[in-house]
Amino acid sequence: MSKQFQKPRGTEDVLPAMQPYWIAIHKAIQEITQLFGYSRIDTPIFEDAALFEKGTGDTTDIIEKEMYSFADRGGDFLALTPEATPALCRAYLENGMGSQPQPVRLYTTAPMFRYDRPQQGRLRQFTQFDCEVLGSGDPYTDAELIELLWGFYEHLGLTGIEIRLSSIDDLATRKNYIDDLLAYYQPLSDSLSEDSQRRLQTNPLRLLDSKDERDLAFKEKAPKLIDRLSEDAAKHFETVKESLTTAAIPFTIDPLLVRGLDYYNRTVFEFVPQGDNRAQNTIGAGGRYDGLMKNLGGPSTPAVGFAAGFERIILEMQRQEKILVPANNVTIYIAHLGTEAGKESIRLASALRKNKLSTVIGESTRSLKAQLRKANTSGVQITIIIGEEEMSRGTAIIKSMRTDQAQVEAPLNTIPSEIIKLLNHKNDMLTQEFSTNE
RNA sequence: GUGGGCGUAGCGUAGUGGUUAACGCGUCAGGUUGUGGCCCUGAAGAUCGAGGGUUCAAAUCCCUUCGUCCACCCCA
Repeated sequence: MSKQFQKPRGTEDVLPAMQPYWIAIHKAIQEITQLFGYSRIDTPIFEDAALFEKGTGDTTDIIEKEMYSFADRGGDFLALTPEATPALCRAYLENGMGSQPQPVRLYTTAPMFRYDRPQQGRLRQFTQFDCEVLGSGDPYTDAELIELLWGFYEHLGLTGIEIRLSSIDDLATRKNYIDDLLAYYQPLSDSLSEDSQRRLQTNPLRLLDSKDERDLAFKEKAPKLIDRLSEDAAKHFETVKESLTTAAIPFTIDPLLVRGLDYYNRTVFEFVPQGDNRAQNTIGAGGRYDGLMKNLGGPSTPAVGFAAGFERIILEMQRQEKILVPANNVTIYIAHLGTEAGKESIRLASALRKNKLSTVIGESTRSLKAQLRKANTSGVQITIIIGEEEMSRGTAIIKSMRTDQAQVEAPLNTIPSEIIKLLNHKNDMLTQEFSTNE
C-alpha cells in the first residue's frame, strides 16, 4: 500500500455537508451586488508577483513572508493571488475601464493564498468576496460599500456585527503623524513589549493594535491620527459618517483601527462579530486606496473596496447557530429487479428527468429490500418499483415514501404524468395546510 | 516565524506498559417466496498519524516528523 495522501497544510475540502453555507453565501453575494449595481469580474488565480509587491506593499507580511510566488518554466516570476484588490486594479487599467463611465463597480469571489501558519479562521487557501468602486473619490461610495457589506451579512441572517470605522488620512499627513507617534513611543521603548519594540522599527501604526498588557496604557495616551486629520480628510470622513447615519447603519469610531496593507488612505473599516473573543474574528474589512492605481503605473484613480472571508463568515454563522443542512433534491428512486427491468429503469429515469423530476436508479446488485432501505434513508419522495411481474404487464409501481397512501400500479408510459399528478396533489395539500393555519 | 494542547475504524469516544484494541453512530448483509421507516442478528472497517528508540512486552514511555487545534505574530 502506498501512503495516504493528505491535503496540503492550511487547505480545506468543502464537503457536501458544508456546501449549503457556500451556496447561501454565493446567493447572498449575487443578491446584494445586484441590488447595488455591481458587475462580476474574474481575474486569474495567479499574477505577476511584482503586481502585489507594488500594490500590496513590499514591506507587508503578506508580501514579505506569505506570498506563494514561483518562477514558471519560462522564468516569469508569478504569485498565487494573496488578495484581490491589486488584481482588480490591474484588470481595470489593462482593459481601459478608465474610459467607461465612472465609477466602475466590480465584485468577485476567488480563492486567495497566503503562506501562513494555519489556525481557526486562518487558512493558506481561503476564499474572499471582494468589492471595489474604482474611479470615484466621493465619500458616498465609501459609505455605499459599507452599506453593501452590512446588507450582505443581513442577507445571511447574521446579527450583532459591529462596524469599526476610522480615517487614516492621506499619505503626507500620516507620515507626519507617524513621526509624532515615534517621538512619543521612542522614549518608552524599554517599557514596551518585545513585539512593540520591533514594531517601532517595522510598522509603527501597529503599536496601536497591540494586545500586550504592557502596551495598553501607552496606547491610550498615544496621539491619535483621527484627532488631527487634515481639513480635506476630516471633511471626507464627516460625509462618510453622515451617509451611514442617513442609511441607518450603526458604526463605532475606532481611533486605534489600523489596516495591514500599505495602500489604504482615509476611510478604513472592519466588521467584527460582537461577543466573539476568538483571535481571527474580522469577517470583513476594507478602505479607500486612492494612491494604488498610480503605484501600479496607471493614471491617478481614486478607489475604495473591501474583502470578506467566506470561511470566517461560515464560522460566525455556525457560532450564531445558523445551521444549514444539505437539501435533498432527489425526488424519485427507481428500485428494479432483473435485467429487463434494469433497462426499463434507465428509460424511465430518462423520461422523468426530461420532465424535470430528479431521479436516481437503484443498484442492480442489491435486493429489493436493500434498495427500498436506501430509498428511505436518501429521503426521496417517491419510489418506483419495477420487477419481472410489472415488466410482463408493462407497468410499474409508484410508492409514496412520505405519506400513507397505498402504492399504485400504472402503465409504464403514464408513470411520469402519474407522478406529476401525485406531487402536485401533495403540494396542493401543503398550501391548504398553510392557508388554514393563518 | 514563536509558544502550548491534541492525533485510536467514515464520525464520536473507551483503553495510559501485558493475551486476537472496545463501544455507540454510520456503512453493508440477513431476519424465507419481490416492498422502506421500528426492532433483532451478523459482517466489513484501525498495521492506535508516520518514522525511530527504550523494554521480555508499547496505543500507552522517550525522540523526530507530519497534521490539527489554541494563543502570539499577521490578517479575510
